[in-house]
Amino acid sequence: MRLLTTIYDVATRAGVSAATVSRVLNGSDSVAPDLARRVRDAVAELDYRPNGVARNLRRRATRVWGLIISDIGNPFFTALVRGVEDAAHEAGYSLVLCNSDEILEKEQSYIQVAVDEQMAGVILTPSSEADSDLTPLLERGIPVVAVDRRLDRHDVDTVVGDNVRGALLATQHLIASGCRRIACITGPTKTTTAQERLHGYRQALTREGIDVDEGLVMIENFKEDGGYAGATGLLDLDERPDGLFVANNLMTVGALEALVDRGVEVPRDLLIVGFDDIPWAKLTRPRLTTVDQPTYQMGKDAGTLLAGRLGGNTGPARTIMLSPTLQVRESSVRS
Amino acid sequence: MRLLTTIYDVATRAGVSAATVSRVLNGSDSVAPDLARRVRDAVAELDYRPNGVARNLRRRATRVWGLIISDIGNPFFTALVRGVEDAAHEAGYSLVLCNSDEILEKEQSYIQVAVDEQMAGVILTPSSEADSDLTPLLERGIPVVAVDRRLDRHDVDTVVGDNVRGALLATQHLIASGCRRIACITGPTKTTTAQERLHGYRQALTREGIDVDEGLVMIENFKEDGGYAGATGLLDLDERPDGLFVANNLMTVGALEALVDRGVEVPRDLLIVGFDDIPWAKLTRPRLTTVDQPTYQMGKDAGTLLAGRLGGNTGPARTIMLSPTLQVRESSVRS
DNA sequence: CCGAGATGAGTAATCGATTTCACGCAAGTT
DNA sequence: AACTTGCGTGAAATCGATTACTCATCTCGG
Repeated sequence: MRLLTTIYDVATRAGVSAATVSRVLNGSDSVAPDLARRVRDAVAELDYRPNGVARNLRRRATRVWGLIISDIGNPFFTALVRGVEDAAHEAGYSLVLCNSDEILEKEQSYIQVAVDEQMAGVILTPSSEADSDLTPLLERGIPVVAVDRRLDRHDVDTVVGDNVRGALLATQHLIASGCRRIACITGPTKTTTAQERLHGYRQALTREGIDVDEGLVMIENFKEDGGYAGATGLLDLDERPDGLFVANNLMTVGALEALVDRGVEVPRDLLIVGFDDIPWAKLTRPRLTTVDQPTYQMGKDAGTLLAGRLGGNTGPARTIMLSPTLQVRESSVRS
Repeated sequence: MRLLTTIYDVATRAGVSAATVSRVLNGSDSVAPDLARRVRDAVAELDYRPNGVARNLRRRATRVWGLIISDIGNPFFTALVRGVEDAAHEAGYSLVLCNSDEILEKEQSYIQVAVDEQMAGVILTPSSEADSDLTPLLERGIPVVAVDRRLDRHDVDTVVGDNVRGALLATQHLIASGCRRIACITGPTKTTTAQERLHGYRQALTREGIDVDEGLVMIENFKEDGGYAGATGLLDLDERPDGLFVANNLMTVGALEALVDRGVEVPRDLLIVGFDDIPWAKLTRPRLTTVDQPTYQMGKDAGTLLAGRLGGNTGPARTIMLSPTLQVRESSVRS
């Protein structure tokens, strides 16, 4: 049983060779108008569609991007995926989605899949600044774009938020709101995001002439339970903070839960600013002040960079840094 | 410049034929131990990895699933994607993610891509019960699973939530909480989800001997602005409702915003129950009572069904219906 | 000791499109 | 008229793996 009509069926029907059919379909070489017409008719009559796999084999390239992200369950990445998806669609590529779960091995395994399937390019949020290994891709000339987090080992196109600036804005705002003992909960320092946000926090304090108290800095795991643990630790201090900067969205949720459990009321007892917008921000009480990143735009830009590479751009690696904006809501304003 | 090592390079190095290398790698036919060993050594020495594209062409099948969903930006689908992703990974497939944006044409175009790329199977949330056309897939024997929404035209494996039951639970709960004038905001009736949820709402009222007032039923667009419009319309009625059942998550958010804007306080003035859990439910005020669907499980089950078909199951189409659970929180409890 | 059957491995066909190469024919040059 | 030049077209090679087929060798029963 023959299910698929091939280019030869079309050729036979049009009374030409397969080569001519291919030429008509790809429009590069010139073909006599009447032949082209016959080919097009035959294509229409047979409802012919080229076999993408065969084409990929011959062309030694696919029209697919691999997108390897840490966790599709984290809403932060959702908008990012959306941005990449749109850019891919515009440039005529499809997207293969892969979840690394922040696990280096899974990341590596997906990188191998990308190589095996000869994907056109890869966009990833590196699970580790130092250890993520892109060699298999780069040595085969597959372009890579890092997004959200930087990479140490490889010099590739990168799209990140201005984390230092975001943290600076957040902390300055807390100071302006009257806080003097400001704590910070940040993530594992092996990620550039955690490092940079901590740096911005320190910078703000220094600029305003406030001593950095290292006891007020909590390094946690970037997840909900990390935020909970961090906030709990801070509340156990002899001298509690009066302001809190939390360096990512999930940790902010955890921290707020800890505050509720301990009966600490925001913003009465403590002002708080989070990082990355959370969905339904309008519905939370207190409404959260956050440092919003243009997440969708980050994805879109990453996609555009990749499309540029695939379009032949061989210039030096480029880093795009997007500015975050501070969304002041209730949680950081004294009532 | 030769970038890729092929099966012939391995064969040469091991002193055997390409066929033997293939046999060793695929493990089906038996090969003499010493040859197998030499092949494996050569593979290791050359760091050989088979070209997936060539393999796909020859096998006339890929190890890829297409997942066509309405909107990756809607958090409802995020957990679903996650479930599918896990099932795919377990069964040894990768996932190509496609956003249809609820647009039929985009959906059709992605279906064609799935055919062209000879994807192994497709999972989709049909953009329309009546109009989504799976013919191109089915006539080529590509198995399809519908998830979240049913399909009219084709008899395929399906995974849905028990929408009638969910709506019934929600409405009964409102009645039990003392409401007598209960309104409903639901989505476009061309989707099965909207229909069924409306049905469950009516069923609950009838069972409890309450007349259904069609003026209290708002048909909106399943998005935030739809919820806002619906709630506004209800508040403009001469006789306002004292209970509200909203048939999806985004609309619930919109409705709540309308209530805030109109100064209607929940749960003092109005009790409300939403459909589908929303992230950060713990942080919203009032905490929302919702009908939670096991979204992750829906995705996982859909993936398992697809894997089953690919494993050779040729039985009749199966529909899996998952029960939702009512999460009672503050918004539906009189204070 | 011979022939049937099993086994293992190589040769070559195959998947379906793209692309190189060569050929035939028409137009342009001297 | 002979000779290049160029264009359009088809035949065949190619991409890299899988697999049907073939053949040589080995085993075992009669």
